[in-house]
Amino acid sequence: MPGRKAPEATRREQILKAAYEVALNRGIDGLTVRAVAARAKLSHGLVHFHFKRKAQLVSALLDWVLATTTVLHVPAVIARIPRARDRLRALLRQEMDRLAKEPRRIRLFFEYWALGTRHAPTRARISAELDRYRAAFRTMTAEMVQREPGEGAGVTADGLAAVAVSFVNGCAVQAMIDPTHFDIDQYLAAVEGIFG
Amino acid sequence: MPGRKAPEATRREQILKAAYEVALNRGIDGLTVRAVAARAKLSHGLVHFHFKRKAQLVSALLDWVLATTTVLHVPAVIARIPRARDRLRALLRQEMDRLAKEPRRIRLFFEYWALGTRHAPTRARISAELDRYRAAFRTMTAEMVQREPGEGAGVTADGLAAVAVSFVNGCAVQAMIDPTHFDIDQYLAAVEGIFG
DNA sequence: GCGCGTATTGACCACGCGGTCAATACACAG
DNA sequence: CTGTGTATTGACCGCGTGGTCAATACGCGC
Repeated sequence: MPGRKAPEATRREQILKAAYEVALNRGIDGLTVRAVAARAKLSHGLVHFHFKRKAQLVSALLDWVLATTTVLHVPAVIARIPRARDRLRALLRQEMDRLAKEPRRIRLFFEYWALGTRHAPTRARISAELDRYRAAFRTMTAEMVQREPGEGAGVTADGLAAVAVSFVNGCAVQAMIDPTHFDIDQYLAAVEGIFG
Repeated sequence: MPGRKAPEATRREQILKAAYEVALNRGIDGLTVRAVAARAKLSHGLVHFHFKRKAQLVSALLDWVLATTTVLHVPAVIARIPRARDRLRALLRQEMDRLAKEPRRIRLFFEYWALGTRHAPTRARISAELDRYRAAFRTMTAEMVQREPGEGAGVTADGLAAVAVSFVNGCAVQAMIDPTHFDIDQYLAAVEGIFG
């Protein structure tokens, strides 16, 4: 029954939500226009009406995934911690907790990542997003290097920030691979055991 | 021109090699029977002759990827290091080096991983392979826990081994994402800066 | 009540895919 | 030289895909 109106924004959101669900269940390859339409209980023609090309749909979904995954929020409780190093550790812990709770979205994020390897625009957007994420850590690591010099030779603020991001990534991957056997406390204790 | 004979094993290897190259360039989704045949300069019918189903081809490629990626080799130089912790560190460094040099194969490995999320048999095989990889670390971490007790509360040999694998994974991902900006020395120094 | 524009549908198209199969070229035993 | 079995080809089928488009139902200003 054509003609049933719905505000443009609403329909787009509805379709995007359906696309997200399909991508979670079937992966990016399984993200077909028809599957999304079926999930949203719409005709595939309508999906093409709101997103002229499939690429636009995939791109819009990437926007959403990035906006909800790689945004670093520093709560006041952490910001108040005096020592930079402790603050960084607390922040890492927060991010581990946050990402470990959403292994499915993380998996989707990595699928986009793999896709980016063969698709320059996607790669550029993910890369830019990770740069911002790293920059958010950098202010903290800069303070660390400044206040605690001589700790390690050749350790720069950039290097520390890169490691922080990489560390979070590693944990996210681990949580994605084996969500049940991932214990954050064990993990942190073991890291200090090896490198402390 | 039909009839040109080649030993069964040779043809299979030739096709698998072509499949690997296609998978590296186009990803697992892009791994089509026809693309593999074209790469190997054969007809697609022949590919179906040697691998009855596409799934068999994909599975055989996974075998090859696992056999060349998640096998831990401990060289004599490292085995001779007296302190378990130093030995573990050296081993981690070796694995970081090794995996950082092959970001493309790592990417393929992760693609299989993502695929395993939706395909139980694949998941089981990857999981079993990682268990073996972790077990190889475990003998070392067990010694560590035994000889250096009281270092950290609640740190078990299993926990340490899991972290070792996760650590290597994190580095592999980092090297895959940004091969040019990944500096192992910086990385290790930064880890000690944060957790030391 | 009447148009007008927008949202919506489903039929339709071309394409590439995985898979099947009869025909055929070759190696080799006799 | 001939027969037999295996390796190889290319035509073919059915399917699901992304995408287009005419037809149409609806909301709304007049």
